[in-house]
Amino acid sequence: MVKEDVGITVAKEDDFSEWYTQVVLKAKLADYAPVKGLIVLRPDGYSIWESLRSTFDKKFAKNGIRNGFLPILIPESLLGKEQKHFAGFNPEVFWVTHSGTNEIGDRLALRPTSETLAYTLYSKWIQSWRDLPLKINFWNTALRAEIKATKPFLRTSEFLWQEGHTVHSTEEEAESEVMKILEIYKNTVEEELAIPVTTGKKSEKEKFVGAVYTTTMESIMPDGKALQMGTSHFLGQNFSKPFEVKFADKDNVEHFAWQTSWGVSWRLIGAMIMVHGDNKGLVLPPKVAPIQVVIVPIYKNDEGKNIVSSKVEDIKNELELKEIRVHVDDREGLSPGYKFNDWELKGVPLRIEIGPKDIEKQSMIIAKRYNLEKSSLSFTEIEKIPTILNEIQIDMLKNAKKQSEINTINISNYDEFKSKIEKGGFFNAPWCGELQCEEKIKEETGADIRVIPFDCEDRNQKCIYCQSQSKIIPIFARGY
RNA sequence: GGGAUUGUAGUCUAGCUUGGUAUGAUACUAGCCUGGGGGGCUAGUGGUCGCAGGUUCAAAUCCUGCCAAUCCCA
Repeated sequence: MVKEDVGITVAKEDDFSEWYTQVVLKAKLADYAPVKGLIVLRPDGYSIWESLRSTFDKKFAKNGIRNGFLPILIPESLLGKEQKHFAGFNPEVFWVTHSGTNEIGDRLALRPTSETLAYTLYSKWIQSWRDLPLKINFWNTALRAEIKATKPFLRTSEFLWQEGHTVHSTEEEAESEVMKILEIYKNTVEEELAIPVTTGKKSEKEKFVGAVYTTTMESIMPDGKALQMGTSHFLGQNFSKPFEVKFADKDNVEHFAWQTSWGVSWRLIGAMIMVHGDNKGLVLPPKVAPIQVVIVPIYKNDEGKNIVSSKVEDIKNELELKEIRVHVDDREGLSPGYKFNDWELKGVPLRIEIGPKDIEKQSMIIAKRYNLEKSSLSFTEIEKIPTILNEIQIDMLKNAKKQSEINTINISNYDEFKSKIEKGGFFNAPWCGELQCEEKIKEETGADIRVIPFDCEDRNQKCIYCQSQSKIIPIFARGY
């Protein structure tokens, strides 16, 4: 067989978009569904999502958040209750208009997000300050019609996510919740997926429709485009008023509650693929890898097979005792070389090769996926493998940070900005704070304000567009 | 929203201009030989040619509509 036809057939640096799609399909993370814009998750892809979910669940639980479940259909009358919110989502809502052959009077939306539904229920559940804070998270899917430019994990009409909805008696407490969640998001993405993120606020133009303000975390992808990795919104009383989420305070005076909502989606998986993958395929951070260590036994005949297999079994058991997810590739009739390439395509972080030569030397070959380095490890050093996996995890984040720093540029000259934006990257550029400049920049360069980092006030510079006094230095970039 | 390209076995593909029931590779199954970076030989299995209409004695091929994918522009 021609080597080039089996694995990934384009280079990441030559055709990023095609490379990405091939990795998703060939590493068997996902496949296309028969309906436009929808994908199917295969076990390796879903396993990564489950891993993230379990990490988030632990962190949410520590923060007093519990899980619930909401139905997928929302009547139009409810969805339209907060006007701005509704207008923002309306173009991408799927509607259920019939039950069987009968037309439904109040059409039903397939949830684009659940604020309106959740808060209708919340208003029933909350009467007193004793009922607060109310903090519930929902693992479900959201549906938003994507007519064009669909991409597995990044832009699909239905996506897996979690949406958290909390209610508080004071503004301060709600705002602090927004920040706590953003912090959980940031450290989970950095520690589990080894992707560095920049946190801050969205501009007025880019914030969640219906929110007072939106906090966000953004990452830079290898093609220079920015990807929104998760958002945490302060809703103020924008929803509690129309939905009458009210409580009687200690002094028995009725108040509208203060609310937050926040979410991350399987987009995070897309980011992980883009940031870490290479020309051999997927590269998984050990913490989320369905298989962390794969063992490829090598032998020539039955005698060799027996000797090698029993050692392989020992090592497998030892690693499993250390809670490592290990798999032995004992498929017959495939050459070791084929198996090496196959597991590299699937991104398994560490591979162990054991053959007769290794048995003789009482050692094995270990190969790290992320840098393709091979080395020898004595049988007596097996207990080092968990440490090696941790080091890989840390190195992957370090490398990703380096990449991200290289692509972050301070800039104050608009012409220079216009030419450099073509190659992509994060641009720290001074801004006067006026919507007009933001819109002009978007129009002329395709870049928008991705995130306004915390503590980025600076009044000593000139707006990159209009040259008037700057207020802040946001990050501009072209986005997904 | 506008435009372009594409759809044939699990995958890639020939055939389409000039209509006659589909080519090759790979994968898969069985057996033997192999085995430290995508092995070899032999024999097999697998297709309503994206879907629906139309033209025709006859459609993968020509026409229309739809579905899906990819890319470019807004």
